Amino acid sequence: MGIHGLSKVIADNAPAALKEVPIKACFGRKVAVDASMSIYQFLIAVRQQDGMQLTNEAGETTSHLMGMLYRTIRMFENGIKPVYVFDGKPPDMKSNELKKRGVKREGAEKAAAAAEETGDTENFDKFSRRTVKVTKEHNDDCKKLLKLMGVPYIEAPCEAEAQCAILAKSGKVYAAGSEDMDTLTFGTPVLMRHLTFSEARKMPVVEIELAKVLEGLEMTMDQFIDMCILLGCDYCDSIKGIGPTRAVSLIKEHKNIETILEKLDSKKYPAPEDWPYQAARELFRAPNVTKAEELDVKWEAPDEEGVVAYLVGEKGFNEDRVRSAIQKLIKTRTGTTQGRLGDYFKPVEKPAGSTSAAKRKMDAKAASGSAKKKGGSFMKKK
DNA sequence: ACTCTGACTCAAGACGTT
DNA sequence: CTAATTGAGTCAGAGT
DNA sequence: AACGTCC
Repeated sequence: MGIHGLSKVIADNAPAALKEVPIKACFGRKVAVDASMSIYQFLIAVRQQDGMQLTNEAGETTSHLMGMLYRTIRMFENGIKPVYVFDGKPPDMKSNELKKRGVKREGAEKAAAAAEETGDTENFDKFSRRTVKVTKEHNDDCKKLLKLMGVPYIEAPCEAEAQCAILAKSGKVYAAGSEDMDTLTFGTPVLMRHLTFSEARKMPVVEIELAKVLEGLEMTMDQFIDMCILLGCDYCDSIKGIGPTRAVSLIKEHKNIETILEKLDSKKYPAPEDWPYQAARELFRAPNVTKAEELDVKWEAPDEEGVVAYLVGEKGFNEDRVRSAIQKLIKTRTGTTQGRLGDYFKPVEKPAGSTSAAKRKMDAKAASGSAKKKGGSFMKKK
């Protein structure tokens, strides 16, 4: 669920933090993208008339490869260099939430099966989209494709959004490219929204700058995190009767959840029983991520024959289409060699209070010269 | 009058040709 | 048994 | 821009 209503809170209280950016101005940007989320969207959206996903002759789904291939190339054509971040194990705190979602999906699965039986394509289409899950195979397919395309990816130990935030914080990338607002709660200095369908549709890219969010809300990062917990996050319940308006004013007045619990009338607004807000807070402050210094993020030359062998040979793609797509990739790649605009970006000033990782900050500049680090390729780490 | 809940809805990609 | 979106929007109804 | 198609 991300953070419930956070985008509206920001729009209302810190409008200066939102900036519409023409896609052209994004040229040269490196961006961290949540791969599992992208795959999920492709599996839902890339379908044919009857509501079935695209498949090869063996019946293996190809919708996600389709989407990943063309979207990635489109980004490159705009000078945007993505690094994909794959989810690891969800934190234990999320299991309650996930269980609830599982129950919902069972209902949708039954409904989809029933609709398929009776040939009700309309309802089959509707319900089958709610039964989509991203499997290990989907993830592995995409990793294989990305590797062949020369596009880096990272396997996060836990939440991809948290890993994206760390990459942006460290300066390895300019921003996290996501629709998920809790990337901000994880501390990304810049969040780029509507990045994916900005060119295809007429929607502009929207950049959200964390420092300006805090400025507009008049909060420290720690206060912001507590506010996000009050708004409602994936890790624990929130206090009934406290919505966006009261959450903002309570944090402004009392500064943290402990004080709010002291001062708040617990008859009117009882806190959830055994409320693990402190553990949730800790997940946001110090999420389980791989340190940016340990990650080598490099864009390499695509292996055209490898991509053709995989997509055409194994997955039944049209060879002409694939080759011309790869040609686009090669062309834009040689054109942009070292993205320029991104290098002028200065990391946003670090908000007060955060516990870990205070030292790096200057490595955005420092990293440009040196490129050694561990093992040859970009993946690794788990 | 304002605020919040909860139940509900919807939409979700990209290419190439026309 | 290896998967568990999300955001945005509307509405009525109730609590403050 | 709309549309059929991609696999």
